[in-house]
Amino acid sequence: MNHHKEVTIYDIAKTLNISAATVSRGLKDHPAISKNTKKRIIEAAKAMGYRSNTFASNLRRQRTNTIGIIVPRLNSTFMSDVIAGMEKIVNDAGYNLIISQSLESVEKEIKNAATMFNNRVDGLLVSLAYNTENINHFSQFIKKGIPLIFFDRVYEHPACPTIVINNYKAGYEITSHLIEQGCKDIMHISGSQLRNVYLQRCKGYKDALADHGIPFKNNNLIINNLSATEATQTAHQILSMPDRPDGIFAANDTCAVSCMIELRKHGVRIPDDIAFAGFNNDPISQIVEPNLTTVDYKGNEMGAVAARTLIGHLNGNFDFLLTNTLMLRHELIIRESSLKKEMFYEQ
Amino acid sequence: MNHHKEVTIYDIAKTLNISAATVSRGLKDHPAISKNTKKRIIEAAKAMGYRSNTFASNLRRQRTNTIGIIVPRLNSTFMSDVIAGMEKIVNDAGYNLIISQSLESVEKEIKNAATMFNNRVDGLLVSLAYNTENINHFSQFIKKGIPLIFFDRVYEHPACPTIVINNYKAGYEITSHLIEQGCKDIMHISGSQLRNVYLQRCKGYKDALADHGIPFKNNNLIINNLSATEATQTAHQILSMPDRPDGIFAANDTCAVSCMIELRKHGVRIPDDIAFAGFNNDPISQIVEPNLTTVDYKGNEMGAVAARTLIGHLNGNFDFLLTNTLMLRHELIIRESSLKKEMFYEQ
DNA sequence: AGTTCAATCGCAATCGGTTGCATAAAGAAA
DNA sequence: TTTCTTTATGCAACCGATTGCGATTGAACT
Repeated sequence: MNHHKEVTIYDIAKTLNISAATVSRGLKDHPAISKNTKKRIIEAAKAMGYRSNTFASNLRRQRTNTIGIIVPRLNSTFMSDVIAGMEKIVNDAGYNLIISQSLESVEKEIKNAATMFNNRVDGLLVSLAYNTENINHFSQFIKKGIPLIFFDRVYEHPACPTIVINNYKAGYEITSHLIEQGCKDIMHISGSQLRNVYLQRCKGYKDALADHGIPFKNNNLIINNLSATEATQTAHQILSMPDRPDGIFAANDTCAVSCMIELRKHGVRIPDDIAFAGFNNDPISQIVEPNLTTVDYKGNEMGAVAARTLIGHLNGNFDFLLTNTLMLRHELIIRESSLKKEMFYEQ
Repeated sequence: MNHHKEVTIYDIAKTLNISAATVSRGLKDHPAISKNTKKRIIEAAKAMGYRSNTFASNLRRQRTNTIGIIVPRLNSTFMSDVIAGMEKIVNDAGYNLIISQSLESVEKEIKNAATMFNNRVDGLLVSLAYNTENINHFSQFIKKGIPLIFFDRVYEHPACPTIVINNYKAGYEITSHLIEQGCKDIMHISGSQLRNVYLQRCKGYKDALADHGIPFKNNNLIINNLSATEATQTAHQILSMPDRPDGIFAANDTCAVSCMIELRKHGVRIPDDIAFAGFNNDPISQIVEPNLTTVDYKGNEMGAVAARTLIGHLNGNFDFLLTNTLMLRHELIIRESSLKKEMFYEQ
């Protein structure tokens, strides 16, 4: 029952008594085909229920019209937005999308890259897994001249444009905010320093301390995987500290929230004893009590920009090589978890 | 720089002085090729950096080896798990995946379906958008005999297997639980009754009431889109009711949480004044205070089962036609938001 | 009438695997 | 040695769209 035969350009050609070449050109709006013939072709195609065979076309043109995406996870509002943003641009440009998640593991990332390569994607958009140390698994793309663009969790490589926010500045701002609120002993919970996002936020944190004359203490920098589980462990670590910090800046909201909740369970008052700040503006940041101060940035935009850059390249627009890094804006969102001073009220 | 020419089976054939047909068969582990020749072919292929051209293969075999997925959104732990589950099965079976989100809109769902159709997916896995009323946009697949499987948010059609949980039973159980906790006036917040998941949970709710001798009140059934925004509005609606309910069962956690938070802001005590229950076991259900009673079910499993069913069909295994509906297990997770009785303590 | 030129359109090769059928080689049975 | 099977491999025709190049046609121009 599966084999209703598809109509091809040859069928259309036969019906109209013209050649398949003309049909092909007509369908593609080729200038050498007369207005009238084009109309007849298009009408016949519709009437006969023709649909182009992508594979024949791809085979002949040596292009797949497909773009690959590899992300750590799909289950965040942020990533979902990123992908929605990419989808729109990419579809409008007539490309298709293959999406896969590395689930934060290099091994899976390598497999995914191989799959993408074998599927001959025309270009690749990547946000790196937690523990990826090098991009050897992507070198096959670079060697073949297949455009590779990193976003958010990027890797600096002369051949690869990157789309990011100013993580350094955001880290600096949020730390400065905590200092302004009166914190003098601020802890930072960060993730793998292999990832630019965490490394830069951490640098911003350190520089903000320095610029405000606060010495950096090694004990105040904790690196974990930023999961809820490890955040809870970190909370216990903090509880057992002789002098607890009076402010905590966690590199993502999941970590901030779980840590904060655990501390509260053990009698720590937020923000009075410890002020809190996270990163990402996840929905949970507005649900947890007290609401979490955080940094917001637009996934939709980042996805759209990344996709546009890639498609620009595929169309032979090499401008972006000059601007190797595209930096998008972010916004500090101040909520109760960090408001120690009574003077700040919103009506 | 893009045009390092690819090595083909013809290149391998020439190198080994055999025919391309033999190379093709050797690579596919065809039984008619001798052990020795196979080894030589595989080694040569690796040495020469050969990669199969999917398009040539697809064109000839009239199959794409691609499976399409259409979901409402990607940004939930549940959907992310579902897709991870599908990915594993599907990759292991040698298929590729095209994923797209309808963003809860029929229009986008229709577009996505068209894209999938034009890409000639071998099969399709679908969870319907919020307001989809019919599946005309999928009839093209059914007509062509392309297997179509619905999961979670399904549509009953003789040609389409469905993968679900027992939403009716879950709704019944959670309502019964609220009743056992002493609730006598239970409200249910549900979503579009076009979607089985909400309709069935609602039926379970009604039947549980009836079986416990509690009359159903029309005012106690509220239908909204289950978003945070509308949940907050619903909260205000509840605040203005002359007799407020003493228990609320919301059809998802997002709605339950937002509604609960808004009520608390206005002095409603949870669970004492109003007991709360949600659905899905989202991460927020463990973050909100008090922790939310909810229903858990495994996305990974659902994804894997759906994918396995589809691939079974593609391989000509028609068994599943007998079992048109596959029902997976779920679990009631009781937390503080619904524990009115003091007798329940966990150490 | 003879030429020129632009507008249209067709021929046929090509992209790289796949597969039914024929063939060849090697071993088994007679 | 002859004949019948197996076992391995090659031939060549696909799959359907694309495109360089050449052919045709009719109109415009000398």
